Amino acid sequence: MPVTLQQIAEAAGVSRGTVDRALKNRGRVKPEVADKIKKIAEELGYQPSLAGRALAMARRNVKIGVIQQSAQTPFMQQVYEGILAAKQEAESLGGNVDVYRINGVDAGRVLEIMEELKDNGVSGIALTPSEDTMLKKTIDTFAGEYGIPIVTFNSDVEDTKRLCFVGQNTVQSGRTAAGLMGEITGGAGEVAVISGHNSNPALNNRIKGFCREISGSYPDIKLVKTRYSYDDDWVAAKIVEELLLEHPKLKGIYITGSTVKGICEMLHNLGRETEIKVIANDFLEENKEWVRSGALNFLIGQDSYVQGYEPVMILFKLLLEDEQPGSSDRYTEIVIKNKYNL
Amino acid sequence: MPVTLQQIAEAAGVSRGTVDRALKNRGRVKPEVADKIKKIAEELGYQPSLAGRALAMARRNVKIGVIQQSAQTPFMQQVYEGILAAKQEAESLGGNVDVYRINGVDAGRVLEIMEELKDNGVSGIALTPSEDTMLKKTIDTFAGEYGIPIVTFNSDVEDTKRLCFVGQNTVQSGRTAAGLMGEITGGAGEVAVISGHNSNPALNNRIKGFCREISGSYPDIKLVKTRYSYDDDWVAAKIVEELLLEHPKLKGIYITGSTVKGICEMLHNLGRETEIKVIANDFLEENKEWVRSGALNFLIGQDSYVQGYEPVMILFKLLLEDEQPGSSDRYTEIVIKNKYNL
DNA sequence: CTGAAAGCGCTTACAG
DNA sequence: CTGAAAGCGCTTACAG
Repeated sequence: MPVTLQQIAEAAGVSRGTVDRALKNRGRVKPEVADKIKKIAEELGYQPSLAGRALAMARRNVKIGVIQQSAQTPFMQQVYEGILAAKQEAESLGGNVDVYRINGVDAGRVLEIMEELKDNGVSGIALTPSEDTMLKKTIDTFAGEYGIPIVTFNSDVEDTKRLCFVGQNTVQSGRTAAGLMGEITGGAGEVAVISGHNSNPALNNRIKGFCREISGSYPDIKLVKTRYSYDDDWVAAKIVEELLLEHPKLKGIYITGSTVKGICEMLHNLGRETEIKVIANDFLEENKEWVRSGALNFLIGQDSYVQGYEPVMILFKLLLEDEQPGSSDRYTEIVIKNKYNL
Repeated sequence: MPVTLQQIAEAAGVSRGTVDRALKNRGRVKPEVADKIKKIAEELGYQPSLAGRALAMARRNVKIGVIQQSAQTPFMQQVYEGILAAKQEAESLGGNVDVYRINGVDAGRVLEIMEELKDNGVSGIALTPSEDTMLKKTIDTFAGEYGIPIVTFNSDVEDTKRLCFVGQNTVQSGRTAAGLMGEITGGAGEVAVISGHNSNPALNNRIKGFCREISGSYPDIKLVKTRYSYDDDWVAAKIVEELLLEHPKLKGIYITGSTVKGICEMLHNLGRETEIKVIANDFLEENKEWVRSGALNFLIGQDSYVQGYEPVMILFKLLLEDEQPGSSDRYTEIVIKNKYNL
């Protein structure tokens, strides 16, 4: 039988309102009384009831805004599932979650939505930022002056007052790939990295983590110069063709981003798919298919669901229970999948 | 603004009680009225409020019992964390969770606790079963005659009326290990399996999955006869010593259960730890240390937290929301960890 | 077959 | 500085 506020009130000989004020340090309680109440709550092992609190707070109508960029990509679609689950949970607990999805990257639109949310009295915002000076400034204004906490997810934005970030530690993801590549190539031979855009910070971090770890831990592996597909499957296929001409004994390829298809198809056409070890990122249906078929040896993933779910729940708990997130970085699990645990 | 029962009642021109009865099919509502109400609820997109329901149900005081065997093991300690989190969540939503932990395996004690729980009016029980005829029968009696749903976790018990099982697909775990072993040995050479007790079904399933997959997918790998350490580190070390005498070119070892320490230490002493690939199970602190040191190449894990958290929440949701678990088997994620994503 | 009412545990004006 | 009261959304006897 959990202890209730009422029981504490009776034990302390005061009213529930007073107990509430004392426990929440809201002031307007004589210090001695407050101390006594706190002691009693402690002794009784008081755990506030989420249900009671949520119901009472429903009147305040805590509103949370979510802004997701690049929403059209399959990966962001998975993140969206997590957002929806959190929306559902928060709303069944009396909250209110409004989700805005933007196709492609559009900092201007993000700013517009932020203003709109503010005008509607939003209490907190979760968003996928993009590198943009104005956006950074606005995040600071919201988090600072307006007192509207901001949580970034999927990508982070440095040096701002955002409350916390939920997403992958991309450098570590690259290192994990390096560890796998080192093992499955027997720690020797030529290995190539094929990336997307050379201006994508996340991909560059993966490259960094991968290359550093290979150089450090597998000195007998020779890293071939990194190529960029600019997210074009045709370009990626072309790169593979050239790569194998220049390095006929190539033993492995690490794909930091998309164009898995272009690469795997070309390897298949050249009849090299089983012998060349390939590691890629993200658990998209298409990628999983390549793992099942054997063209891809491993897939490394970020927990997309968590990237959508957590930011909303962090804000909701903060707003409802005043529970601060533990740390300002919430790195999602780096998941390794092969054919058997997909 | 989520829709409430009240709004539906107003729209339908009836009282909240009637709406409730109609939506829950509790009967005692004129069919036409019930249909109308359901239609309105559908149109308005009614989502019941967890907070409201939980609070109202608090009066009924839904009690859930959890019985955990082998509670002294480090793995079960991790499972216990999950149980505690679920207990906390369910209780803050008005439930009541009583946890009983048993050191070692003791079906008799489980039976005693089950009776005790029943006498205390428990509404559902989560337990780690053991192979025992009486226990099986009792599970059926509870689930059938008494109408007390039973969820098994960590291990399952075949052919009973338990509602569902939460735990690892051990065969699949063995296959995942095989996929890794195949890759890191280059798909050729001698590989050994060292297991714990030869009567442990979970370990035997891992062996089965491992051996089948190796035979099927890596024909050039020669599987050496499986040895049993009976969970004794000294015995395990001895096994390694003999194994390397008989098979000096051994390329890999798959450890299905405990005795990681005995095996890794012996490999270290013999100076073979870097060259022989070793894959083991479970993310115990000790095991992680062996991965970091490089003696273990991979660790395969069951999601221990989920094994504790899910059974309680499945019962709680069933009791609170009448939400049936999706399937009768809830296999936890098979997780692969190397040095970098530990 | 249907409705009015009490109550779950909490928060929040409001009155004193 | 403190208390009494209303109300959040739901369920559940109870009365009709």
